[in-house]
Amino acid sequence: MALAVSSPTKGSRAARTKATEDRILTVALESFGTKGFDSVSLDDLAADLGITKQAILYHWPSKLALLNAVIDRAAFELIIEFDGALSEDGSGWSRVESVVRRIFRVAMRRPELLGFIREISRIGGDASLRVTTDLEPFVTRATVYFEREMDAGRIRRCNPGLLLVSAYSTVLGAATEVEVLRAVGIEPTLRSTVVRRRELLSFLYAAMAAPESKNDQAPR
Amino acid sequence: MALAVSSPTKGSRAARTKATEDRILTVALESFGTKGFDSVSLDDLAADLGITKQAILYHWPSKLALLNAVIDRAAFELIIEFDGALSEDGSGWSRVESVVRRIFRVAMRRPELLGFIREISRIGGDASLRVTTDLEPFVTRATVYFEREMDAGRIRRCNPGLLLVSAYSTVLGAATEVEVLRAVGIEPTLRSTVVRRRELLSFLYAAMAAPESKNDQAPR
DNA sequence: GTGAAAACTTACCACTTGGTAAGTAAATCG
DNA sequence: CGATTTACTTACCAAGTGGTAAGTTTTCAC
Repeated sequence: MALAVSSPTKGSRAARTKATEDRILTVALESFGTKGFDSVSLDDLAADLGITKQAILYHWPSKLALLNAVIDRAAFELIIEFDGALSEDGSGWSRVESVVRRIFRVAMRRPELLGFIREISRIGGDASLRVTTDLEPFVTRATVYFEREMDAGRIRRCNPGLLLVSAYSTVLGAATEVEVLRAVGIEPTLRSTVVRRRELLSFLYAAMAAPESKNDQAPR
Repeated sequence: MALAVSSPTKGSRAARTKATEDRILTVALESFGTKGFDSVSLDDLAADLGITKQAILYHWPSKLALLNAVIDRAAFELIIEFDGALSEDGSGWSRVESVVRRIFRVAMRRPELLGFIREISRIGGDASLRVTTDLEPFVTRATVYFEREMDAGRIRRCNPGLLLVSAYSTVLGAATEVEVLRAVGIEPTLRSTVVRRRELLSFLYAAMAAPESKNDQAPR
């Protein structure tokens, strides 16, 4: 665990502080996202980090305060990952495709990030309110994009919010629902992932593209 | 909490035992499904039930043994709920539609059931192996059904397992991902649920139905 | 009816939990 | 340099955790 996080042995004090908080947030995000918030104690976190629990409580006054910080971090990273795809070149389907590819990449390389969002949704209350607020600008951008594509006749006309949720949970499910995949006889190997992504893209294309499509190209 | 579970004041001893275990499983399923396994202590459960923690440990030797029992119960109830839909009358799309409607109904009326399956998937290990095993017969039936529909040209040809996962996570997402829905401006009221289900059905129809469809009727 | 098994409860325990208080070595500032 | 702030650690605690041991009452077999 806790690899690729620089050791706190150089730089100014302020820089070192920031580096420590960064390490804690990174490890906390990974643990909360994979094991769940309640399943990870501050002692567990501290042990992973090679520090004491009280060091964590020095930077944040309580475990809940830490959770909020992790939420902000997760939302920030999610936006970084996905928002770029919305600004990329290409129109209509090819842009959607690039978003899906990106989600897949994130789901493969950093499953804890998407797992964490789901975990937060389940916790509910202040936590999910916070993640909602954090992600609001991105959601707005995506919705506006969808509406424009619908106006242009490249995406089937429908409720853009629901389309977003459908696409989101479809991709998230296919990317992260490892146990379910296993249940239907799909081993989550790297090779099968490529196949899965292609199949999913054509699933989404069929669902989203406008009937008499003006898209540049259908997926193969 | 814990409503509609009969009080243990009559019947034979064996019947009373079974009734008690039933009550415990019901409350445990609800709590584990909504709050998560680790977030619910045996004391919490016992308090909800109006018994002592040791009464639970009398029926199952440990919390993990209880979890396994809850898994079996959840899988059983899921199969009861969904398997019937696969046997219903109607062919092609109308059958898929009835399954989706049923999932929606379950997601609305018993969110803890689907939440629990998701929770188990996250726990991983023996637990998810068990749920996989429990659900295997149903998955097989669904897969066989999909394949037959593809052969008949009523459903777009693709990997049936992945189609199942895609449909599963799409429906599950739209039905349970309340916070995400809220994030995109969809309040989960009862009225909006009807709209959401209709939109989702047309999303799925577009994704699943064969291009030149031989289906009895397209969804409205 | 009587002995035994079943279905509990009360009492208890070692361990973990989030969190506080007090101390300490190092960096920063005057 | 000396005082103070920063970034921690060691020591500790009350509450809660899953689980054991030993009763106690009710039901059942005979």
